[in-house]
Amino acid sequence: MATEQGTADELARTLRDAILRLNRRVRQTRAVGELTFSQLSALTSLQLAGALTPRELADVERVQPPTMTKIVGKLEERGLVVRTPHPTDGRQVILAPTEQGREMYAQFEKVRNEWLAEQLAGLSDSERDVLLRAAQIMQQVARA
Amino acid sequence: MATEQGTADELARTLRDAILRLNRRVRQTRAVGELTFSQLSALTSLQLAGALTPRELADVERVQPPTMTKIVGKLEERGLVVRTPHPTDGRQVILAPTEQGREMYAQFEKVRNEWLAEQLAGLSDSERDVLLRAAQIMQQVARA
DNA sequence: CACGATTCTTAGCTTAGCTAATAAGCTTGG
DNA sequence: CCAAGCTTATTAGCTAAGCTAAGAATCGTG
Repeated sequence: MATEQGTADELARTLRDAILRLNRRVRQTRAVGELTFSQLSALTSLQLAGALTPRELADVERVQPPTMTKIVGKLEERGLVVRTPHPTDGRQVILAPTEQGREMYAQFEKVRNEWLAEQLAGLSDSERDVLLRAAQIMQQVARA
Repeated sequence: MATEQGTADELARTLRDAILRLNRRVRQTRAVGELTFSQLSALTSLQLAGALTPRELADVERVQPPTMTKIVGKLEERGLVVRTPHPTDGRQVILAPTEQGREMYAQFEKVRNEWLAEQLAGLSDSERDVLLRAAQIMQQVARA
């Protein structure tokens, strides 16, 4: 429909701009030594799932397998994740957070969240509600 | 307030996740030869403003000056932007889109928008409304 | 059991972003 | 009026994120 398409076009522009800028802004809040955005996201997914293969994790994170190899490599270097052989399938590998990974996760995640949470705390209830609903819609769109 | 802080924390997590994934997803829609996300955004800002110095453009884009030097370099290579000396201040440079830049902008922008616009067109009016309002709030937060 | 498919990794590339350092030009205080 | 200090832009050099192509190992199946 012409109207809906027009609105959708406009909205797409605005939304792209908004997520580009907010992404940049949030990334800037990372202190040296902290986990990056992508590393933290991968670790989060592993925490939630308990354990995943690289392929599964790549799918969840919407990234190609070689990209995930790199990200997991960084996490492994820091002792936050372990690779163990798959019990029956020799090709596969099981990725799981270590005890240290679980511990560090909580604190890193908190620090990483701080700046944005502060900004959001300064908004009104209804603004936060809009953001929450929008976030859910965006996650759903990203899955498509 | 405890409640607001709690909600803000939760929301911050969800929102970070949503923009990370949507950003990745949208970036994936780029065909080879097209302008990147960042290049397109810089070109857009130049179009809107007419002309800007690198410093001004970097500020608008929320990026450090050397980063902008690179992005503008790519645009200049492709003949989409010109650098001209500042009339009175010898240190500064004026960046402006070329005629070709203005022409290509429209078409690239359209293509780049397509995938997301399609997804958004499939949503309901009220969902689009939520996203629009959220985008405005996010832009405002990103400015902080 | 050989061949095709799957899984993971390696290699090699581009882009995005940063800080530190440089070069040039501007501005101002003595 | 000029030296000292600020501002602007760029360069150099780094890390990280992402991709594709290609490899090695393993699995499953005809």
